[in-house]
Amino acid sequence: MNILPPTSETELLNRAYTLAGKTLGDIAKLHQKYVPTSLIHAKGWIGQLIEKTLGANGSNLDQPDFINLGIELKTLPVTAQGFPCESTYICAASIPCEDKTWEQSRVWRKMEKMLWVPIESNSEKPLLAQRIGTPILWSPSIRIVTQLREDWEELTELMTLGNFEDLSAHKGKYLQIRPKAANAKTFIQVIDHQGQSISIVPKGFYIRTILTRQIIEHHYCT
DNA sequence: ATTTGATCATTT
DNA sequence: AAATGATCAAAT
Repeated sequence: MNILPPTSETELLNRAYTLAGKTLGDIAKLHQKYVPTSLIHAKGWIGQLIEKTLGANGSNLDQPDFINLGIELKTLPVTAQGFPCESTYICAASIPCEDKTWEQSRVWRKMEKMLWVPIESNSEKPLLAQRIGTPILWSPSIRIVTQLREDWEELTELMTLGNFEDLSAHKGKYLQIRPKAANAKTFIQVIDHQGQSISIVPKGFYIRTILTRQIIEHHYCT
């Protein structure tokens, strides 16, 4: 079953809202999709299921999932109380950074407008019994954009200058840099602060749960 | 071989 | 328990 991309934001939202309250089992049944027994060997399964259901068309391009709408789709695992369980991957960090400014950055292009689909996936609930929450169409407020830009600039500067020893997941209030690779033996060559070529594990930008928690809370309070 | 989708598993 | 560091599969 192939679902055409939504042609407007409204159409996307209407589709998304129909998912609220359904279980992953309900959705998987529609697509007769292969269902893994666990996410250990299928970590992207939920995200791909929701993408397919909503008709995402950005697939493997370095663009938002809904290219024509400029909207990035993210599933977000949350506890029964609505708190995010995990950080959220945004994009790979090219080193050295090719994006000259925050406004041109891949992080910003993906975060300018996002559709969050919460998945209640606490405890040891069976995968197919996990329930989809009310989707949230979100754009960061000025306050959050300012902080994101600050984080991005700090992290990008460290990578640009080659200060990889100072670069760690501890940096950044909302945005952080973490490994993003098949495993810890995957390397890329970069130039360090002394001009030496060194090997490091590829990195990616992630956003912390302190930000996604605000997104959820704000949505339910306004 | 890379980029997408992320969560798993160990450390703090 | 929460955060960091490591890892897995599909699609191209």
